[in-house]
Amino acid sequence: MREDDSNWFSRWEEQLPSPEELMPLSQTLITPDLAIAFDIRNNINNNNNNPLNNINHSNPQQQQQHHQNHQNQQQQPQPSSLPSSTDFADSGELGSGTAGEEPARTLKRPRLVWTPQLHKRFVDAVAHLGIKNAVPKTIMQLMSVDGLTRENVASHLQKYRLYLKRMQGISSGGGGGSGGGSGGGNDPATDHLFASSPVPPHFLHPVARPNSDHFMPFVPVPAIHHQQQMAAAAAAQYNRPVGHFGSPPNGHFENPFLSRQQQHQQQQQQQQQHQHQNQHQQQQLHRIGTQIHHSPVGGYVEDMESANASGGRKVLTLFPTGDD
DNA sequence: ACTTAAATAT
DNA sequence: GATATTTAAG
Repeated sequence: MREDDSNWFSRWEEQLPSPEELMPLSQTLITPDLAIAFDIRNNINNNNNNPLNNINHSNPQQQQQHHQNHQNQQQQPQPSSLPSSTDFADSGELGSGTAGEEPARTLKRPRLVWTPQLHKRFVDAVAHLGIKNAVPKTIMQLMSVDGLTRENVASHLQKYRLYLKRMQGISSGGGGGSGGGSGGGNDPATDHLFASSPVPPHFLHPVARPNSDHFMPFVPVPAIHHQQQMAAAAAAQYNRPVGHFGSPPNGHFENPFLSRQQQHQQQQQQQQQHQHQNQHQQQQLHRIGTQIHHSPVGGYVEDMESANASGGRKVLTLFPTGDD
């Protein structure tokens, strides 16, 4: 026994497989399917299919495209060219994935881009809820934007609070103190998005009266009934990225972001109890504008697409999954 | 489930 | 390099 031990110990190396026999490190030990199923990605930033709703993918089609030139309509508004609704037509493969792989079951959703419209809705939601109740979950629900997650909202809320804080500081000025701040003045430069929609007054100064501030024009957008068309269309193909941002800080764009339409009204909402001021609710779909930002230059475009089709994980538009 | 902080992508 | 968004941690 002892002999053996010393022997194998001295020769242990001989039994090792040769480098050629080893599986390359670069090769994944996980099959693509598994990877997909478990949401494992080799590269965190590429390959995102557009599984869900309306979010864009950053660079889904080809990794080689380092310079993603906007193929079809870019930021340049071309009235005569294409209506925003018909644009998703020519791109060959839709977001089904990288090179036609498995359906996106559980994929990481593409980065959400907060467009002015989206932010607007966000602000409205917060305004209606009141800062007190304005927590990610409720905000998200109120926004009713398909594809929007709680974390998306939470994250944005965080930033927004910071923004408000800064605003307060400079606006009020007095007080106390903390002067610090980066430079006086609210240079929208850093707050492009936030500047795009007016900050409700009561945001800055806490109102003494708790619930009398919810009288703003918020349109819940109950829903539409004909989104089947769009869903189908989207299902067929969706992908229109891009845009840029540097647009006028004050300019309000009317953009389509999709708000989720619940056909069966709200069954889970609890905060909408007092929301009886529905004016004329237009039956228009709002789509979340999500685009990828590649181009450093300004200009932004929003695209519309929906993805509650196959592969999408959440389809609330047509088929209430009951999760919300 | 909310907030805050760090990581990462753009 | 800075910023926007995501991911992790308290």
